[in-house]
Amino acid sequence: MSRSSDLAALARLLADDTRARFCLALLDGRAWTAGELAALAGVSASTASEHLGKLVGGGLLVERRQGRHRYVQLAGPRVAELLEGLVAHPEPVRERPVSLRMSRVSAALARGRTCYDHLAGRLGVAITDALAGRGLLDTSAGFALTGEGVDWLTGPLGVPPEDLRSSRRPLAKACLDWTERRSHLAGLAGARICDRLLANGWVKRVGTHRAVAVTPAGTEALRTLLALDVTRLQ
Amino acid sequence: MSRSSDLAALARLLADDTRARFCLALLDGRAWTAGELAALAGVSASTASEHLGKLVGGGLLVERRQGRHRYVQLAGPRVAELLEGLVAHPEPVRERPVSLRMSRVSAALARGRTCYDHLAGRLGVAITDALAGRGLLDTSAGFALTGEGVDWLTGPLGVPPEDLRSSRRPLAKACLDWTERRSHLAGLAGARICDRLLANGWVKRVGTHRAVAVTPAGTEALRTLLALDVTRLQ
DNA sequence: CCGACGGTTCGGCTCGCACCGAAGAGTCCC
DNA sequence: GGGACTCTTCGGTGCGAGCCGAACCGTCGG
Repeated sequence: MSRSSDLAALARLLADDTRARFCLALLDGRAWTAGELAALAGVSASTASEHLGKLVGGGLLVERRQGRHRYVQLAGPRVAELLEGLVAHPEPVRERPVSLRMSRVSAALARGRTCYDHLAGRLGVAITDALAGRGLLDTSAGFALTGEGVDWLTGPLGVPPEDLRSSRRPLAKACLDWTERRSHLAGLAGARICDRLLANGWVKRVGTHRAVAVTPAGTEALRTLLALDVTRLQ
Repeated sequence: MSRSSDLAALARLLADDTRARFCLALLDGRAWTAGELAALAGVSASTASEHLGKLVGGGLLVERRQGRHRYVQLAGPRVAELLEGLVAHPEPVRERPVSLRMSRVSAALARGRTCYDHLAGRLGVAITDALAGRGLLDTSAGFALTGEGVDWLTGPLGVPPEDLRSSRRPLAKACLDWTERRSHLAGLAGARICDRLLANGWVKRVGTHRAVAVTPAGTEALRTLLALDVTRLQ
């Protein structure tokens, strides 16, 4: 509430092209006069004065009056880091990633099979989280497995290496879990993990639906393999 | 130019209170539907839809259509860090911070620069210090030049005596140096010293602005004239 | 004291944009 | 297929904010 208006107020300081120009110029760490900044940005002295008033008032700049000059400077290294972080923000990709947009047919197919061969729900998310420290990368483009992750699958978990080779299916894929509202691991790796847990009797199906439950043996195995305590999943 | 408009465009995404609310809610890492966010922010579904279009288009969020729902999520951990950095921005302090850490570039400015028409920064202060034993008095009322000091200017430094006569401008004056937090020599004498050093090629301007650097010839000259080793200023 | 200069304040103009409601498209469930 | 639901698109409205020029103030130098 108040935090959101704070965030918006701070962002509003940088949302103007002229003020953004000022701040980028000041990123060199030096102090500039109001007139220099006005000339740089191509605005009148009065406009620059108003902008500087806002930037100083918002804590992004500090000022120092000396004689008839008004020197301004970035308020500190934190502000510089903030600006650099914003400037470094990558351009959004023009075309939408394929995995995010499904055709009608594949959507229907996804609906029927969603989470069918891999684990979902709190258990799926918890396993995904536990894997995040063991070779599963959560990138903005989706999930990816490192060599360490593959070694974990073929080693401790015991997935035959040839089962991880597939002509077309991606190894790791993010699947949005709509009870948890977070992504869980899908793709070939997700399916193989589910295979192993079922085959080892660590997880078994409940009833005719897709619900699964962790067995006592599975609880122990997950604690050993992933330091995951499934009894705390509620 | 293009970087400043990029920065402004990105900041503009967060400059609206409603969009800021969305982003803060999404900071929990989960995926939210458009309707949930609309209700949270207290705006209509149509308004929320437009906002989400901008946030996704700007690369801050990624979306995932599932059925009739539109799930959105922060685009990645980098975006989350960016947001946290912004909300962590401290309220502007009324009084100026005691010391500002400087970037590499501002360090150059701290080393030497001109202030109006005289030298400032570490170089200006060092020259002032060196002159203190050669006819510059540092009194409680400010700086003053003795006859010895005037002789040094017109003799070894080579300032034409008539250039030291001015109807009203004080010969020696103290100017507070904002990087060194000490006074350096200003006034007519300070200006003439700066003139000579520039004219002799002992100091030259760096870039288009006020930063200056001592040349090799200047290093030698200052050692001879003032027993000042400028290589130790850094 | 005067002129030059840097910066500020103020009135007024214009344009962008956040907002809504209504209509429409797509999806789900019965 | 029908009805409920979610989201999107599209006019239309009103407020906020950036911009300028003119007048003004304080400082500097002669």
